[in-house]
Amino acid sequence: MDSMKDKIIEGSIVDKKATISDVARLAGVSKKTVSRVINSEPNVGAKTLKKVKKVIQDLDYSPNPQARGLAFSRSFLLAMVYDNPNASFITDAMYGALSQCRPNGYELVVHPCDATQANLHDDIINFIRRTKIDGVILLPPLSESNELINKLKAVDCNYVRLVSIISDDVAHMVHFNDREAVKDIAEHLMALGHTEIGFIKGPDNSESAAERHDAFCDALQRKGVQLGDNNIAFGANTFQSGVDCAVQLLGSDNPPTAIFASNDEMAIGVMVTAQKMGIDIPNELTIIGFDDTPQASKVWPALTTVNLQVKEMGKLATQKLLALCSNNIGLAKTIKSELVPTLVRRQTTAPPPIPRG
Amino acid sequence: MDSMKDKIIEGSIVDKKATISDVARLAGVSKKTVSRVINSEPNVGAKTLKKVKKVIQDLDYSPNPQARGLAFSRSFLLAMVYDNPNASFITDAMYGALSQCRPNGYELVVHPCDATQANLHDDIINFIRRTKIDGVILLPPLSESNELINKLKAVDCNYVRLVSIISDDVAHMVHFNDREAVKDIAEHLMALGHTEIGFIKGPDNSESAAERHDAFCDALQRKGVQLGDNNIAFGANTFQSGVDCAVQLLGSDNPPTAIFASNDEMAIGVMVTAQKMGIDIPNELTIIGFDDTPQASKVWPALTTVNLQVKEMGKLATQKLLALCSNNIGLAKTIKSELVPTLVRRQTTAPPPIPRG
DNA sequence: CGATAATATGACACCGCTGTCAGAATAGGT
DNA sequence: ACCTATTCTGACAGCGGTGTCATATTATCG
Repeated sequence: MDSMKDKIIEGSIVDKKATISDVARLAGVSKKTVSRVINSEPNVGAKTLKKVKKVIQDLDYSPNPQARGLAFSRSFLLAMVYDNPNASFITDAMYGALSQCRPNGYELVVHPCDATQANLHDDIINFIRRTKIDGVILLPPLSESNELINKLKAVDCNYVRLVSIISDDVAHMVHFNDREAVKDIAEHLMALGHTEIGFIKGPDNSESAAERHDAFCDALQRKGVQLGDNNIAFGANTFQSGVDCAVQLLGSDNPPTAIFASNDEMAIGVMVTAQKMGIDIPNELTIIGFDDTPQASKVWPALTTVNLQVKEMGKLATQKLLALCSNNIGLAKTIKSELVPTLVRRQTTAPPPIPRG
Repeated sequence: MDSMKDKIIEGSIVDKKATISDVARLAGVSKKTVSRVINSEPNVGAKTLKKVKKVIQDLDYSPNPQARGLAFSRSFLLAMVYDNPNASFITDAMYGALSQCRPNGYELVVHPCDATQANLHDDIINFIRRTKIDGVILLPPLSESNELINKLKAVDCNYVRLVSIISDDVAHMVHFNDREAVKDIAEHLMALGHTEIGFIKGPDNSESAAERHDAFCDALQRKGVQLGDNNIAFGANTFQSGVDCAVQLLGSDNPPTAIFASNDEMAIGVMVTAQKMGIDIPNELTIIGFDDTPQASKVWPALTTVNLQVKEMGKLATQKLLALCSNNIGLAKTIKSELVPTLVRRQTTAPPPIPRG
C-alpha cells in the first residue's frame, strides 16, 4: 500500500525542470547517490541503482550542464575553429564531429574567423579563455599555423588539427594522405592504358598543390610514364582557370587522353570546355578531379574524383580531442590519425581511344 | 607607501584563471560589487568603478560562463538547428548569427539533423532540454513545421525561424520575400527588351517553387508579357535537370531569348548547354539564376542571380532571438523581419539579339 | 559467531557567480 | 549642523551539481 504512495506523489506536476534534489527526495536517497548514478560511478547498490534510475526516468530528469560544468571545471563544449572558405568542407567536418560529441554529452560551438584579420590568433585565444571551451578542432589552413598551436599550448587548451601535412604529433592531429590518393589516381589512369596524361596544378602558394604535383610525377615515373612539360598547366583552383588550362592542354599538337585536375572546380571547367570542343567524355577524354564537392556528382557525366573523407576526419579528430579532454593522451595517440582519401570512380574515366592510324 | 602594496601583490603570479574573488580582494571591494561592474549595473561609485575595472584589466579577468549561467539560470548559448542540405546556406546563416552572438556574450551551438529521421522533433526537444540552450534559430525547411513550433512552445523555448512563407508572428520569424525578388527579375528582363522568356521551375513538392512560378507569371503579365506553355520547363534543382530543360527550351521552334532558372545549379546547366550549342552568352541568350551560390560568381560569364541575403537573415534572426531571451518581445517585433533578396547583376544578361529578318 | 575488510551511503563544504536585503556613506534640504 | 532621502556597498544564501571523508551497512573468514 505504502509503496504506491511514492509512485503517485507529484507524478505529473514536475514538468519545468527537475533537479537532483527532486530525484534524491523521491528516491529516498541523498543527492550524492543520485550523482553517483548519473556519472556511472561504482559502489552503488543494485537496489538503489534501480530505484534511482526509475525516478530519473519518471521525472525525465537530466542534469544541469552549467552546474555540472561548474563543479567539474569543464564546459562540455568543444569548438570548431576555421578560416576555411569551403562551406561543404566545414559542414562535413561538423557533421563528423557531432557524431562523436553527442553520445559523450558534449556540444559543438562554431567559431569561424577571418584569415586576413590582424589579431586573428589573439581573437581565438580570447574566445577560448572567455568561453572555457574544453577543446578545439582546427581546420585547414588555420590548422597549419605553428604560431597558433604554440599559443594554444600556452593557455593549456586541448586541440586537434586537421592537416594535410604530416607531423609526428600524432595525439593532436588527423591528416589526409594526399600523396597516396594522388598515387591511386596515377595508377588508375595508367591501368586504363593512358600514357599521354595532362595535369593541372593548383595555385603556387599552396603547399598541398606542390605536394600533389610532386606525388603525381613520382607515381607516373615509377611506372615509366613521363609527365611532359607541355602536359602541365597551372590553374588557380577556379572553374575559369580550369577552362583556360583545358584550352591550353587540349589545343596542343599532341593532346593528352586523360587530365587530372587538382580540384573539382577546375576539373569541371575542363569538362565543360572539352564538351564545347565536341570531345566525348569519357571515351575521348578521361578526367579526374579532387575533393568530391557536391557538384562532382551532379555534373554530367558524373565526375570521377577523390573524396577527402572530411566527415571521417572530423569524427576521428573529435575522438582524439575527447580523449585529450579526459587526460587520456595514450588513447588519443592510438586513434587513427591518417586517412587515405578514396578515389570515387564515376563516369569520366575510360580507356584511351584507339589511336587512329 | 601602503597604497603601493596593493599594486605589487601577485602582480604576475595569477595566470591560469582569476576568479571574481581575486578581483574583489585586489580591488578591496566585495564580490558583489565586482559583479555589479561586470554586469554594468547602476549604483556603483565612480571611484570604485574605475578601481575595479583596472583590476579586471590587469588580471585579464573574465567571468566563468558556467558559474554565471548557473546563477542566472541561463546558458548563454544559442543553437542553430537545421536539416538543410545546402552547405553555403548554413555557413552563411551561422556567420550572420555569430556577428550578433559574440558582442552579446553568446555562443552558437550547431545542431544539424536528419529530416528523414522518425523522431526528429523529439530529438530536437531533447537536445534543448538537455543543453539548456537559451534559444534556437530554425533554418528551412525544418522551420516550416508548425508541429515542431508547437513543441518548442510547449517546452517554453525561445525560437526564431527563417522562412520563405509569410506569417504574422513577426517576433519569431524572418522571411525572404521571394515574390519581390522574382518580380525584380521579370522586370529586369523586360526592361532589357526580352519578350520571349523561358522559365525553369523547381521540383513540384517545393512550396517556394510554386511561389516563384506564380510570381514570375504574374509580374510578366502585369506588363503584358505572356509566359507560353512551351517556354516552361520542369527541373529538379540539379545541374543535370538544367541541362535537360535547356535542351528542351532552346531546341524549340521559337526559342526564348532569356531564361530564368529557379536556382543557380539549373542556370549553370543551361549555360553549359547553351555554350555547347554555340550560343553566345549573354548576347544571344540571357540567363538568370537564383540563390547566388559560390559557383555563380565563378562560372564564366559570371551568372546574374539573386542573393537571398542569408547572412543578413541570420543576423536579424539572432537579434530577435536575443531580444526574446531578454523577455523583450516588443523589441523582437520591431526588428526587421522581411528581407528582399537582391538581384546580383553580373554578366549573363543583355538585351535580346536583333531579330534577323 | 565475532573481528575485519570491503562496499554503500550521506553530510557538508565548495565550484564561481548573482539575488536579496540590510547597513553605511553620501547628498539634499532647512 | 541635523535629519531624511538617495546612493553605495557587503554579508549571506543560494543556483545545481560534485569531491571529501566519516559513518553505516554488508560480506568474508578464521
